[in-house]
Amino acid sequence: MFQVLGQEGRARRGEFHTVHGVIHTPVFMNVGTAAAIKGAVSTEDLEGIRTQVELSNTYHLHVRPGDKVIKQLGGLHRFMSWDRPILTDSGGFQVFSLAGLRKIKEEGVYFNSHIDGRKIFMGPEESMQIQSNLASTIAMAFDECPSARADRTYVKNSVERTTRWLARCKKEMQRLNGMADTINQSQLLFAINQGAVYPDIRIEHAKVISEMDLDGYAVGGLAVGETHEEMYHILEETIPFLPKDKPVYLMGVGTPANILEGVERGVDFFDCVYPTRNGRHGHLYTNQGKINLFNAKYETDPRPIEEGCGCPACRRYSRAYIRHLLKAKEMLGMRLCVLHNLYFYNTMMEEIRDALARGEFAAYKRRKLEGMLHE
RNA sequence: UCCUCGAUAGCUCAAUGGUAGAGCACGCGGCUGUUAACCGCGGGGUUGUAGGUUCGAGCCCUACUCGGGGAG
Repeated sequence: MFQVLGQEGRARRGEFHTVHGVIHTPVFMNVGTAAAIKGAVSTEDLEGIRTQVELSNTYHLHVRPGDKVIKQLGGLHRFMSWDRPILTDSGGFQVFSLAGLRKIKEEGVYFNSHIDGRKIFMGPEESMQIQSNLASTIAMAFDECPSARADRTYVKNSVERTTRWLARCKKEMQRLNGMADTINQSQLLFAINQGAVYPDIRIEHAKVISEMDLDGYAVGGLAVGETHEEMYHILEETIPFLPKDKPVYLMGVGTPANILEGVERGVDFFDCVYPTRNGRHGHLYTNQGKINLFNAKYETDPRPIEEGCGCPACRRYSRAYIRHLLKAKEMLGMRLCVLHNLYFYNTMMEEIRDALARGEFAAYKRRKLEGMLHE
């Protein structure tokens, strides 16, 4: 159940109640594709940096270790020892990102495993079955994510197929939630809006899926090659046609600036690999913009990554030390950087919620963006 | 003392007598529902020294210097 607590323009603050606890929105979900936040980050660490939701991936966990293994171990929550909400992506994005290793048909998608090349079939029913076995809090509908440069005809056909897939997803999820041996019989299902950069296709699709009554609505297929302006425009055009009483999730986005712009346009959920991947690559988020700790100018810098930051890296360690760890390929270096970046994102979302509660989001956003000039 | 192998980028090494390269290191950049601790770009050289042969030498010849291995 989603409760909107307050609005400022289209930006809104809310609570999403699930069997694994309340999610305070706007929220940034921390990406742990293979049931782990890359960079040696434990679920205990996540509790320490106030992560609300962890995101994992249907396709990756199906390939390894196998969703049946995870079901046997009591589901993803028990398997990875995390009792707060988990959202599983459906494998739809892999249809896009593993291009070359797959073939799309009406019944579903044929993949070649990126691990061992073995042939895998995944359609709407398979994706729901796998996610039901994983027993995540929120399952995502199985969709196709067309390229931002795909032509209009392709996108239109693709979106229509995604709608048909959504109906199959919903039906299968209802069946699975009613089965006695299902671990999470309250598993939620989010729909995914597609349509590349064509507002009319986006709007038409938003209207159709809104009538299908899902637990939440995602906007997918953005930040895949189009400009930021195109992405913001699509959000402005599309979100008004999604149900007001359901959470809106902008998939795979993004930079701190993208998130601020998204919140302003009515987005409640975000996720992105940036804080984790950039952390592993030594790129750190600060309120003064992004810094690259590999740069020589930090070799003797005694300051923390960010002055006044309460994260596990900044509380004890200098830029110079963490740079050394990164250069020496010591695992601790990546770990500290990932923790800092996730803490930065989680903290920014708290600040956004606080600002919304005070009705000062617009001012907060302006201040934050001015600070991060070099992001 | 003799024999032998070697000496090329910061390091480890490539280069039928015909425009000296790679990996690592160093410097910088990119990454948006993770095939990504990844990918890309860049600066770097009197080829140990001195001669010789040749149209042309990192490469062939001579001497020397330094280093590895062996013999005595």
